[in-house]
Amino acid sequence: MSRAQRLLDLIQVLRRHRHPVSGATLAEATGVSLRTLYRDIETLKSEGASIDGEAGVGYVLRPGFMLPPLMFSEEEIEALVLGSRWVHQRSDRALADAAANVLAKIGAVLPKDLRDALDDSGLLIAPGEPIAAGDAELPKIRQAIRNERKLGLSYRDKDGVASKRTVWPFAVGFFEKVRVVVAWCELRQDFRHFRTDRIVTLTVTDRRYPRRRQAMLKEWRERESPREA
Amino acid sequence: MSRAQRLLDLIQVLRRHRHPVSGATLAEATGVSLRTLYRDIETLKSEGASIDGEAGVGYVLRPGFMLPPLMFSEEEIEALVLGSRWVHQRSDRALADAAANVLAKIGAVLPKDLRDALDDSGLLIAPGEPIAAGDAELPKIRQAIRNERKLGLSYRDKDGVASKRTVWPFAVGFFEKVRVVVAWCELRQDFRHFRTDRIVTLTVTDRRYPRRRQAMLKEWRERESPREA
DNA sequence: TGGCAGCTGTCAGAATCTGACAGCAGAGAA
DNA sequence: TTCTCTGCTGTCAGATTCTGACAGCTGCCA
Repeated sequence: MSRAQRLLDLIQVLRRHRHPVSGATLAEATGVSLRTLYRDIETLKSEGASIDGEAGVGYVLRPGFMLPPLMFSEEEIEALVLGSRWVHQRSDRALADAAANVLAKIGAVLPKDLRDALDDSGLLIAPGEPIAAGDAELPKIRQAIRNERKLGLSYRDKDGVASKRTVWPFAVGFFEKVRVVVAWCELRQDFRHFRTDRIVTLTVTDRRYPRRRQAMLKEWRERESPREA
Repeated sequence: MSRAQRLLDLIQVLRRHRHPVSGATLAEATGVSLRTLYRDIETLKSEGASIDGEAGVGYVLRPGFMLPPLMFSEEEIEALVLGSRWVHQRSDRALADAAANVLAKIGAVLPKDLRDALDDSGLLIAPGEPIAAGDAELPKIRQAIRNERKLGLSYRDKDGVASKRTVWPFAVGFFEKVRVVVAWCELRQDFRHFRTDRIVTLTVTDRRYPRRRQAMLKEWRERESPREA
């Protein structure tokens, strides 16, 4: 196996473990000596992988992906840039920054002329109507979805009626002017959606909800669109 | 210099030449023997680079970028996926396909669990209002922009008045419901924008326009927004 | 204090990469 | 046709890099 392949493997092994893994374990998993493993970790770090090592504990990979060398066509790059620009312009602050980072990271590894081509791709996202609220909540909601945590909501529906819910969020829908959290509602015992601009308060709990979000997403997709709140 | 670095260099050298380059030239540019160059080309091809070689002619790299190994955080991946989905849903067919390809390419190099994570990222683009026409024209327009070619338009403005123009297109603006070509209009001797749904006929000429599109974009940005047609 | 685990230096042997040389194949020019 | 250019492949010895073994350091925690 080539060294490059082994390094990629190492990333995957690290990814499978949420808890710290000792170098010895990793060395065995990738079939090399401990000394070589340390060298591999060093190489990955120098390539930008965020691996934390602590004496007496082990290694942890900060969540994320490592992509091997990849070739994109001109059109694919245009799609990538246009998409990132849309996110940059039409999403909440944290995601917008992430989108900018993606372009910056890609730009950083390209020679100057290609970096310019990224900036100058003639596809522009026009400023749209402002998006109704939710900028502060969205990162929290995304985090809750990623970690499958229950969410406490106090909500005001379209008629102004207030209610308190505990919901299991598994998706966010981006509409032109509003964003909608799709979740299982414990109160209604059914799927419901919640416009972020009608959320009055929101708390991410540390209680995990009992289903896989992928499964809920799948089930939800197979049904008719749920009603609001 | 490491081999990986040299391979990346080779891509850049190839990129700088629009016309075929002989292996001997490339070998000299990267500082290796011809035999090693052939090996390098082989490696790049096996990594997915689209390099065409023809006996008696030389090598050409099909337009596109090669990205070295790159690490993205969880949030950056979410931004990437969301952006690609937006393009997939709200752009013309060709770009939509390119966006799908981007996700497929990234997915292809990831282990299955990560591929699922791509599909299941809980961020969804809601279907919006249909976009006014222009699906057939957009790929042609983008091509004209990339190659800096003059465009022949027959256009009907908002009052229904028809006209024929020759324009120098350098950008496309994506609004919620319409798309707008931004160009220098030979008739008006000024910047003008044209809604794609009001374009009656369109021809991409093979005549190159005399300015750099980056420069025009820059100049246009520094001005007030131009009027329609 | 001892044990664990990350981390570094060194060196010889294993594995890989490289250049030189030889030769074939296809395309276009003379 | 024949010649030339250039892509492409095989082989092999020498250069380069990678690897494992060993020794030893540091910081943390029981």
